[in-house]
Amino acid sequence: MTKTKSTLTRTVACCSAVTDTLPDAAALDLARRFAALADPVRLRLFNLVASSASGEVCACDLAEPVGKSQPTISHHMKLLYEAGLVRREKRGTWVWYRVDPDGLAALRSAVS
Amino acid sequence: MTKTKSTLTRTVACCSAVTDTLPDAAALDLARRFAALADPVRLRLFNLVASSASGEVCACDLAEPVGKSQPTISHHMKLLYEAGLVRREKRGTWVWYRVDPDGLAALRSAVS
DNA sequence: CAGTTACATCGATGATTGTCAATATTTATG
DNA sequence: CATAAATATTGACAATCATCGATGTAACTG
Repeated sequence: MTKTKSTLTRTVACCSAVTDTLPDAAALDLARRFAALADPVRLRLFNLVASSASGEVCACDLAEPVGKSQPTISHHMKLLYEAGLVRREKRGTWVWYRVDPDGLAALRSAVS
Repeated sequence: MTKTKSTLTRTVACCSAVTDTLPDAAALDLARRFAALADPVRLRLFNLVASSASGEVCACDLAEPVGKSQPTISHHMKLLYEAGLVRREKRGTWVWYRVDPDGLAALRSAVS
């Protein structure tokens, strides 16, 4: 669409047709998932969960490797959880995290 | 690692071993790539470029579909470019964008 | 019940970000 | 060189975010 040159010396449009897939709501939803991994601390936290041999990690083991305070870790894990990237399970006083395969799949399909 | 219960009634550690791959520098780098897609407007812009039939899109065609001002588009495209997700080529007065396959591959491998 | 431990929430603060109007820069055209 | 068009940069502002100390809450222990 858009600007064809007004003179006849240039009939070429500057642009090919622009198809707009990705409705606004979908963009917002996807953006929130990407935003969950758009912070180095959260990326490392997610990596800790994802690369755990047992498939799960206790929240009590997350603060030390990333060097942040407990409230900060709690905040970041909440974002990862709300983005659908991790699942949480409370066992006694502890909270265990594991990767949410559906959330990861959503990201994977977005970059394919 | 970490807190075994001090009494002997509970010898179970709260946590399995936590392996910390993903060095800080790599986390920062990857986070910047994710951040590039962590905004709904940029996500739609990238989608416009990625789903173009000809493989490239003129900057002049980006403002209208996403409904933002020209400086805003320019700013977002710069971020996508600096994140290594799109390539740019200036032809005359126009700037053409196409997907940078390497940047996309980096993201793809991060979620696999 | 009193004490302790793990995690969540609150409130505050400094930093980053998305946005646009105004202006500068680059390129082409007479 | 003067003008016009496309894009980039600047400056400002409101909004969001990452962080932490302090405090709240839930679950276990004796």
